[in-house]
Formats: sequence, structure tokens, C-alpha cells
Amino acid sequence: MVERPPRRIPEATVARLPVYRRSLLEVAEEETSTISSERLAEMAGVNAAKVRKDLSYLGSYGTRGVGYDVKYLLFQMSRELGLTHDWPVVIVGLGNLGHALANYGGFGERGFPVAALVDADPAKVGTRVGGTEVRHVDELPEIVAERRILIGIIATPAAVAQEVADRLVAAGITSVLNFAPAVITVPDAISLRKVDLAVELQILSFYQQQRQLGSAGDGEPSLPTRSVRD
Amino acid sequence: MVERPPRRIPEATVARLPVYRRSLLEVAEEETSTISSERLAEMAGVNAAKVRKDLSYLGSYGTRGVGYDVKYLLFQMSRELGLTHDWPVVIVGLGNLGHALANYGGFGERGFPVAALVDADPAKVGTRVGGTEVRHVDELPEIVAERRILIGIIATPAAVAQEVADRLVAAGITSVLNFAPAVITVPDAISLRKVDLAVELQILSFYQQQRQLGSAGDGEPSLPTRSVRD
DNA sequence: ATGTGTGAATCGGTTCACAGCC
DNA sequence: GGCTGTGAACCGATTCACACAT
Repeated sequence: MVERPPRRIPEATVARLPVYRRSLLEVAEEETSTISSERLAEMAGVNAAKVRKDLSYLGSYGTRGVGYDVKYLLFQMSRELGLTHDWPVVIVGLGNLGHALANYGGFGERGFPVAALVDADPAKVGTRVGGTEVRHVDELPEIVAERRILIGIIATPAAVAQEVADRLVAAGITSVLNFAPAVITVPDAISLRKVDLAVELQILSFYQQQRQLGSAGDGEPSLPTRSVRD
Repeated sequence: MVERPPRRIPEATVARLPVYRRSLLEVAEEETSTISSERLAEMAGVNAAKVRKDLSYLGSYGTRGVGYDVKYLLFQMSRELGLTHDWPVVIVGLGNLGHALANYGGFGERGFPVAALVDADPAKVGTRVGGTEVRHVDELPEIVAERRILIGIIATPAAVAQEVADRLVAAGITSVLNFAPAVITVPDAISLRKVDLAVELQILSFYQQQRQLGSAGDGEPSLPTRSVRD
């Protein structure tokens, strides 16, 4: 008999689970055995209704009048997120950013060990970064198969990002995290997330600009008083 | 008289403008003077209806039956995004990531020159990273005022991220980009964006996991277990 | 004929508000 | 009394579909 939750967890909820989880890890160290949606909401920077709704997608793991058992919730959440085992990753591109990512211990610590590094530049191949040898991008298929890597991180210049994505997919990668400032496409079956630093700054620039237009001109200073603590 | 669009641009649209703009920049180099919503959509990785709706918030800059004038649209978009002048930024925290960000030329190139670097570690103060001298975090108020910096980038460990945010705001910063794996809060009047690498990987891990649950049949996948960590 | 601009329909996500259980 | 779990209301964003301009 299969007991699998038939719940389809909304994307927006999935994106918040890691934040809840991190909050729970913090709390787990103190000897508080239970936590309320209100407290968890505050720690995660969202509101309590959202926490309850989100957690309800995982199952009814709370106790009315009491709250959620921290350790149990943490376990369920880790299980749901697939964090009960490590996910080795390969980083493609060892420029500034790739270098920093390779050296950043945070990945390995959090269950995503950097299992391989590749670059197209022969001058970089053979060097070691953060204790891992850089190999040639042509070797991707063997590397990925050998180390059973499913997640690829693109840290190359924009110009080659799409080509790298194609090669990662061809090599057997099924999840891609793209840091290159370029739009890339992957087959439907492949997960893709992007982190674009310049875009983030430009979004900030937009609101900065708005603020200045608003306060510089005609009569109403009108601060956009958004009281949403989301 | 100032010609000001009274339109309030939706947040989701704002987040896509930089991507459209980048696509337009690419196209502007070829000698194509106009572009259709369809073509722009393809380049930006969205659908054409969304492009048209998004652009309509900026104003009616297209011509029916023809498309959008690339240069004109580019100009309007840059203006709207506040990219007609530079926005100097300060980076706080010069660990691995801060270092990479400081060395990454992409920021300056895209209108966000790294005008200052600060760290709390006296051993780092006085050193130079990417041509900029590292100064002590205590000097933030003077640095920010002097260089007229409005955007602050947090690249510190999670533990001090909130404190740094508070100090940035106190120093006069009005936009914050947070790379620290921590939830931080800022006053309503301050813009905040976050980039959390571990969260991105965990989201990928979730979908990876789902895929495997789906394809592995009903039995437990039986994967090596590890102890829970952050 | 072609491709924009936009109301209307739809969808996904958030918030409300309260019934249900401890 | 306190706090979860969840339908219902609401809201923002996406998509549809077509009138309209060139």
C-alpha cells in the first residue's frame, strides 16, 4: 500500500520551504520543542497565515492549540526537499564567480558538495580550486556519469551560457542553476533556476529612481507606504 | 512640463524590464531598427502577450503592423529603470563572495560601480580588492555620504547580516541587496532584494526529488542518509 | 496583411475569518 | 483560551482574443 501525499505543492510554497527550514534549524538548537506559526512567520519574514497554508501542503503536522513540533517538522521538510542525502554539483566556468562559488564552503556544508569543476580554458584545466581539480568541459559526460552528478551550475560568460547548458543536459544533468547574465532554455524535463546579479541591481535602481521622481516633483512627496512585511 | 507616465508598473513587469533591455542591447548592434513582440519574447524567454502587456505599461511605444523601434524603446526603458546614470554601490563583507563581487567587472560595466568596500575585520581593512581599498565598517556613514552611495550589498556571514543592514540604513542607504543566507528586515521605505544560493539549490533539490519519487515506482527510494545540517 | 494595445477571462497565490481540536 | 487547518474572498499577474492602426 502506498501512502504518498497526493498534494501538489505550489511553486511559491516550495521556494519558501528552505527559509522555514533554516529558521527551524536555528530554533532546534535552543531546547524549544514546539513552535507556533506566528513565531516561524516572524523568523522567516512572512505572515502567519502563509506559514500555516504552506505547512498544510506538507500534511497536518501541527497540533491545534500548541503549534508544530520542531524536530518532526524539520524532518518532514528535509525529506520533502530531498535533503536527506547529498547532491553533488558541477560548476562550469572558473572566472571570478565560479572561483568564489568553488571556494565557498557553504555549498558542501548544506548538502551540495562541489564534486567537479570544468572550464574550456586549457590554461585553467589541471589547476586546483578549493581542493578540486579543474577538468576540461569536453569531459563533462564522463565526469557527470562517474560522480552521479545531477545539478549543474553555470558560471560562464553570457556568450557561452546556452552552449554550456546544452552540454550539461546532454551529459545527463537534470537541474541547472544559471549565474550567467543570459536567458537560456532547457528541455521541459529539466529544472532551471537563475540568479542574475545585474538584473537584481537594475530592479533596485528602478525603485530608487521612482522614489526620487516622486519626492523631487510636484507637491505630493507621497512615499509608497507599503506596510506589507513580506 | 514633465511628461510622466501615471501608470504604476507591476512588480512582475519591473523584474522583466532588465531582461528585455538586455535583449534590445543585443539587437541594437545588428542593423535592425525595429523588433516585434514575438522576437523580443523569444529572446527574453517569455511569451509575446506578456511582452506586449509589459511594454504597454511604459506607454504606447510600438507601431501596429510594424513593431517597436529598438533604439527608442531601449531609451525609454533605460530611463524608466534609472539607468541613465551610474549608481555607485558599497559592498559589505569581503569573504569569498564579497571578493568575487568586488572583482567582477560586470557591475561597473552595467552602471553600478563598486565605489566602496567595507569589512569589520581589521586585518582586511587597508588591503585593496579589485583596485578599491577596504575600509572599516564603522566608517560607513562618512563613506556613504561622501560618495553619495544609495545601494548597499551585503556579503557577510548570516550571523551579522541584520546588524549590517541596520548600519547601512542608518548610514543613508535606501536599497539593499542581500547575499547572506539570512532573513533580514528593513524599514518600509527601503527596497530589499535577496539572492540566496543555498535556497536556490534546495529548490532544485525539491524538484529533483519529486522527479525521482515519480519515476522510482512506489517503494522507498532508499538513499544514503546523512545527519541534518544547515 | 501584420502586429500592437487592451479589455475580459483565467489562473495562481495571498489573506481573511472561523470552525475544529487540543 | 490558544493555535492549527482550510474554505472563501480577494488580489495581482498571465493569457486570451480581437479591435484597431498602419
